[in-house]
Amino acid sequence: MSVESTPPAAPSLDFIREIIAEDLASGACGGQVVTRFPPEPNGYLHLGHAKSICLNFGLAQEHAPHARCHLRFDDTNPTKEEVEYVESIQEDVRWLGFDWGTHLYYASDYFEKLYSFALQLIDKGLAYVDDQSAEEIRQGRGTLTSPGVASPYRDRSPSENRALFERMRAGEFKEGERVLRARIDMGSPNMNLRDPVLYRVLHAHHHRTGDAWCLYPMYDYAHPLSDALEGITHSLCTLEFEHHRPLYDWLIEHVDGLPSRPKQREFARLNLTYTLMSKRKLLRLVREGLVSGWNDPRMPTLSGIRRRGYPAAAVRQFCKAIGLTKYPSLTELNLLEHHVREELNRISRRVYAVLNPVRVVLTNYPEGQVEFLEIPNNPEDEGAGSRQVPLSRELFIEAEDFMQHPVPGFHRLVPGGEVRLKYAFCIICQEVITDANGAVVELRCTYDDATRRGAKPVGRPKVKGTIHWVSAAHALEVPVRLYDRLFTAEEPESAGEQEGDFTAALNPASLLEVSARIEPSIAEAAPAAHYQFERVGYFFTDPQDSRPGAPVFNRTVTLKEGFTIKPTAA
RNA sequence: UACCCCGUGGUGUAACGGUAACACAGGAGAUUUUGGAUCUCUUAUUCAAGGUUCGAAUCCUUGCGGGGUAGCCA
Repeated sequence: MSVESTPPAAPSLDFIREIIAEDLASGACGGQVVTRFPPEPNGYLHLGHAKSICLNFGLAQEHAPHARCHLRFDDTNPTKEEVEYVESIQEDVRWLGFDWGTHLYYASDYFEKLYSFALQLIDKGLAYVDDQSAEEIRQGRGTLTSPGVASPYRDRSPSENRALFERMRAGEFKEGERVLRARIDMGSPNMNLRDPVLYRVLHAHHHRTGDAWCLYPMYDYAHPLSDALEGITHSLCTLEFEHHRPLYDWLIEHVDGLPSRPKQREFARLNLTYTLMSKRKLLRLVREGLVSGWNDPRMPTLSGIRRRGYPAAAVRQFCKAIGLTKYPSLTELNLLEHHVREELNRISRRVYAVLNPVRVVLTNYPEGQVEFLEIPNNPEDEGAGSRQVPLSRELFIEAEDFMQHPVPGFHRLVPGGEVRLKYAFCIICQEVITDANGAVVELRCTYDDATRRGAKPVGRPKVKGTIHWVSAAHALEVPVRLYDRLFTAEEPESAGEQEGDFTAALNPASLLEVSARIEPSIAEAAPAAHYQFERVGYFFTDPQDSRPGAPVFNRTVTLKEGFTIKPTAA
């Protein structure tokens, strides 16, 4: 017996998912959801692509088993594309956690079909070969406020066009001598409809088709037809293609014999504060050596953030959190960092590392004695187990954990004051030794055996601070790279407005290399492992530069900071 | 200044003609062997003006603001 129950609160759908739900309900897409992620292999994928990947592959997962997502390389411009990029793109999509199964395609696979479709348009009088130069075509196109004028070649006969187009394919023309144009409307307020170029001659070697072609289709022509050939139901792209949609539809409408009629929809691209999301500009950072490469941990590329230690799950969560709209938003970096910390807090082993050491001598601790303390690996995760950490008479603590002249609110070590060494005992600073310049070089302290194991003897003032430490004799020295945001400006693209150069906003302190004193258990660290340096931040063993027994650490993100010493205003 | 798209707390989103809510960020407190985490509480929102309606963030008009578009790039 079925009982009428209150309908479960429908999860709110974004506008794309709403459209898909409607299409599914009306049967407009044949009960299937087929999407595609169509990068051009001309660079590395970045966080903006992650948004698109999560959308397209996510949709396929949500509608399984009546759905799939294709990975298609939009390789119609051989002058910019390389196999290096097609390989990195596949690696990045997989890393993000998605799988295209057998559905790997290349627009270049369709060159022959696309060519025959062009012949068809020519025969219908819907396309013509234009002999004008690029400059003449540009002039003829008109401007945003004035209509274009027809090319003198616009009314060539289909047979003449066909013969010319065949000769273009045969290699009889130099680059720029002839193009194929759609015959639409030179007076259209939409520039894309003013007889857009469909094919151009390019005597270039293609990374897949080699020298088989010297005639290459334009994106606007190849994309809708490739979508149709693959049976894509929903072709999702970013807002700047909005004005291309009428052309997309025009081609689907006028080419006969297409197996499906895909629909293009547009959403806003991702913008993030303190970074760039333009392949062209990222390429410039790489080319000019402003970063170490596409996978520099400061880069917003997927290979960069992966090397920095951002977990794929955090990126997926972030993509879910930012939503999907047509509003050209600017998302705060700290939302991404929030998801990174949330994930890392769950999975990271804790470890003690001192980045900026000050020597502490425990004057009442027996010389030569070493003890091992059992310390949990992750208090958030019982199953993570524990480790033995050596403790001895001489230690290092963080220089920032001691203040000779403390400011109000400082809870850590001060002259004559007491602080807890985490998982060890409390110490009192008895003497401060400084060098000739007054810099603190050593703290002579006494420890209190009654405060072991977190004990708080009654009747004593409360110890507010707990700090991390390492045994001086046992600590390892490891290279640590402290990464910070690449740019100092929220919107680096508009920051260098005067000079018109985003490099003006580069953060000079985006990378600081230091040598850290770290507990010896770290010698076993695997490459590509996440750690939390307690009270400092999350760190990742660099997959490229770490060696067995000799890890190199990248700071993924700092811990959220509570107390900060405010610079005292004069 | 032609056409298209978009305007909801500081930021990003939800509310689909019927009580403006969630997350991040900010603030306060509790708790804590990480000034982390966790848990409470809290500050703050419909671009503007008209109109339709019993009722408008939602529909209409105008204005204002933001974004996009004039590659033989994608």
